[in-house]
Amino acid sequence: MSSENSDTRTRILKAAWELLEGSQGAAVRMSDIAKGAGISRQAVYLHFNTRAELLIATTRYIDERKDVDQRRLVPSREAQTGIERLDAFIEAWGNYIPDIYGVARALLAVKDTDEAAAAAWQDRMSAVREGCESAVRALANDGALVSTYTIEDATDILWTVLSVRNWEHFTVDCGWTQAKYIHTLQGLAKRALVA
Amino acid sequence: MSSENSDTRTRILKAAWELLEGSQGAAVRMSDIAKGAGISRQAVYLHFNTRAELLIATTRYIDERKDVDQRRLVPSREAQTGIERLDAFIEAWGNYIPDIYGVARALLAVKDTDEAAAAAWQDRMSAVREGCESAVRALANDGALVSTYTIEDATDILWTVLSVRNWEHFTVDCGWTQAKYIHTLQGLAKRALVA
DNA sequence: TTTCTCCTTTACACCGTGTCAATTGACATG
DNA sequence: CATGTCAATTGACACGGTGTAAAGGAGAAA
Repeated sequence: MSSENSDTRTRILKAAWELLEGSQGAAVRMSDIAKGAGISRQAVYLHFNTRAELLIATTRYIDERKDVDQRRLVPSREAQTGIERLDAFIEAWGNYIPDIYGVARALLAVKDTDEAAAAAWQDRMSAVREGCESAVRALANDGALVSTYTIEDATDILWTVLSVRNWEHFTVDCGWTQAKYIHTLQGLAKRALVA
Repeated sequence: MSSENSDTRTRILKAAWELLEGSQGAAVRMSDIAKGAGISRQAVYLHFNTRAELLIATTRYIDERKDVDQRRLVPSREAQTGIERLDAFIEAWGNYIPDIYGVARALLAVKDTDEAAAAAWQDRMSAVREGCESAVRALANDGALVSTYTIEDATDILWTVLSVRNWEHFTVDCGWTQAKYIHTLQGLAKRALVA
């Protein structure tokens, strides 16, 4: 409520984003964010009631800044075939993950204890699932979807394979570059889903 | 060191296991475990210096109880072909995940803040990776490994696809049964890796 | 000047982890 | 029997991080 667009509010969001982006593994506290925004810790609570709320707002802020909704998750208009749509979707979503990874990490960490955070994450991920589903449907319409799976199951598989945690696993635990991630996952998805 | 096999110690481990198994999402505190073991919270610290240490010991306890090392991760002797080994490995590891999931969840949660927990998890997961690698090598020896990937990359893919987080995603977020998980992942792995 | 808004400072409650000290009860051994 | 040891108990407390509460300051706008 109240002034949704105060300058300070934006500075807090920006600070949160930067800190979450930059802190490799280290926990980012409310006091860190306050310091980053150049205000007192308590002032942060004037704008966000809880840490989870701030994290959620930060994801929205990043989305706005990157205008994800139109450009990223909806398969590109130019894609003619289902396979092209699949490739385009993986590239778009896969290249968005690094942008949100810092916040996503923090959100995933509080998800277990915070109801609102869990809901927010679920909401965003179901948007991704819809992107997966439309890619799968495009394959099916081309008759290119492997007969092994229902549309549901194929969507679940694609959704899981493209999860943030898998991106983390490939890039952190396996040491893959972003380019390798994109290119390999495009190949993997095709092997898995295309007849 | 000292008395590794005190009765109380075992009761603590058992309580921890049960609570972590049973608590759906809810955090399990030291006091909960103490209560479960029928002793005071402080007494737990007589056996385990930190919560992370207790969690790590709990995974070892489960392993002993299920004797994982020989039976589970090493591909079964009966498997003749690489594909049989792959199927056997996925079935063995995949069916072990539910047993360790409770503890794994807790361990993954503290991994970010606790050095020792991170190391312990890494250690266990690299054992899984070795299982993946030997399955991949068995495929390669049969000439059944798809030519797209190096052994390294194929191993990384299998390792990631079979991660605990993916099991969680399939069973919790997608609502798959354990049987469906095993069967579908065997199929998926073959589509991904077999020529 | 008065008032409103935003922020500051200071202080504190709560929770979970981990530490510490004094004490008790059981049991073994001289 | 006296002694020592070991495991556990009770009670208290420090610490770190989140969130709440109250009182006051500084600037803009009426």
